[in-house]
Amino acid sequence: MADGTKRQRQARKIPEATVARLPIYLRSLLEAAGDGLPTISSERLAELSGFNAAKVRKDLSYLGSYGTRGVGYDVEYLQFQMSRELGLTKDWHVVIAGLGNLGHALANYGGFGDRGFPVAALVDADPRVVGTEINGIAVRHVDELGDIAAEHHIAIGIIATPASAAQDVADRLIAAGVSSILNFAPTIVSVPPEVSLRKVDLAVELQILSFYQQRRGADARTASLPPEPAAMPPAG
Amino acid sequence: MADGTKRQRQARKIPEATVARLPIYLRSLLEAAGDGLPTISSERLAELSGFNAAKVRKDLSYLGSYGTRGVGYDVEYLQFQMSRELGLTKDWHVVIAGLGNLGHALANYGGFGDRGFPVAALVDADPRVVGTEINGIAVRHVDELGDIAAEHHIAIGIIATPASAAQDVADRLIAAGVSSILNFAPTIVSVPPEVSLRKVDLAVELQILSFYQQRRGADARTASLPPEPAAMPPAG
DNA sequence: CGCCGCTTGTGAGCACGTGAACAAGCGGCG
DNA sequence: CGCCGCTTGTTCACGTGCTCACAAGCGGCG
Repeated sequence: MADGTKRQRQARKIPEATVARLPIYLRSLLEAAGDGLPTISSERLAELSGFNAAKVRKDLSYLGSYGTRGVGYDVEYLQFQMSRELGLTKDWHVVIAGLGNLGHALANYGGFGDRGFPVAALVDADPRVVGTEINGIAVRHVDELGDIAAEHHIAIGIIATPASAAQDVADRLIAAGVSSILNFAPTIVSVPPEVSLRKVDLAVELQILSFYQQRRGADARTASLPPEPAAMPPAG
Repeated sequence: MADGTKRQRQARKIPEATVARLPIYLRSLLEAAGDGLPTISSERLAELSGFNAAKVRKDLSYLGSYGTRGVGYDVEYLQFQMSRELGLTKDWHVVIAGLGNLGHALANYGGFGDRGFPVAALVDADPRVVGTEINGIAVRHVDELGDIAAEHHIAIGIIATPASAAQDVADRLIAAGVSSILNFAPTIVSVPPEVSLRKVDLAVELQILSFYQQRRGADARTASLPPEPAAMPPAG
């Protein structure tokens, strides 16, 4: 690269599809580091992460030229650069809203804190849940979200409420200054463009699997009853 | 309209991106049906599902010409056709492998059975967990997977084990005849091409959010005040 | 019975993501 | 000190997915 001043610039635009793969690469690098490897080739990294080598190289090139031709990528250094790019050099405090089955499990799940996303607060609207303690954290009322966000520098909100409450909770989170939301509720949540929103719907995942299973010719052994594919005219 | 060989629904190849949206449309249709609407336009359906009208129309066109110009789509009929295409006219029995925090929550989560995916069996490798009962279902040992799958016509396996056990469990599931797998373990799982695999990694989702939060100019020393809206986040 | 407004279904153009192929460049070896 | 094997970074071609725009077609109305 001839222009030297561009190095510090974060102006590179990284494609969304690549961003979604970076955490996988990072996880694979951790694995490689655990095995004590000093460097790793794109091909090996592709194996570990489940993609192909060309894609790996192209993705990594968006971060910068951190590899050495003929050798590979320095595991520790690439790990550091990728963590920095992903914003993982600091902890992001998380609030979980809604403590039904799923929210409860998420609150108990240690995997978040381990990976740099400590659960700093829990909120719910149900007075029977407010005041209880989960994994050492007291559940507070959702009305206190503003105070809670200020106290704990909350960056990310996780919505694990029923669908009917999701939009309201999202609005409250945003009002409290939260600008990244992970939505587990099975409903559409609208947010202003400056807020990042990702959604995870477990039932949707199963339905997608169901589609492909259906297509695989699942009429082999009729488990319960043979589905008659009726062909009616629309709105007869 | 000269119909000819129009009944060839299996021959249509539906793009993967469209398949991933079908469950969302279906959910939106349920909502519309709940409101008592007899028909729905692509524009209204787009609002409910969070996409745009053109995409909705093109997606629905892959299922067939089920709309009426000048009127819209018959809600009930489209709902039926879409359910059939997604294979939701029958129940798909699910086994959950691994009953730590997440698996436990999934087993207690009623949302699966409600949407046509009853949890038929639970397995774990830990002898302290085997024999306990969750939500009325006894936990059996993972070694019994073959018998269990035969007994219950298991179609879908959910992996909620630690990462280290995921591949082994996947292999056992496949050996038992399961051909659709939903993997929650934070690791790569390899499956033969005739098996469908989808993965959900909660920490990865948070890391993706972290990336965009980082990019938004997160010199978050001034966290009490709302941050300046910088452009370029992905919403949706 | 013909016209008109409304909505679908689809074809074309465009943006994005993917995969293959290859020149550039680094380290090691004789 | 020059050659050679190895791996990156990049370029190019392709396929997929998305958006736009509009003709086709349906129902209602005068």
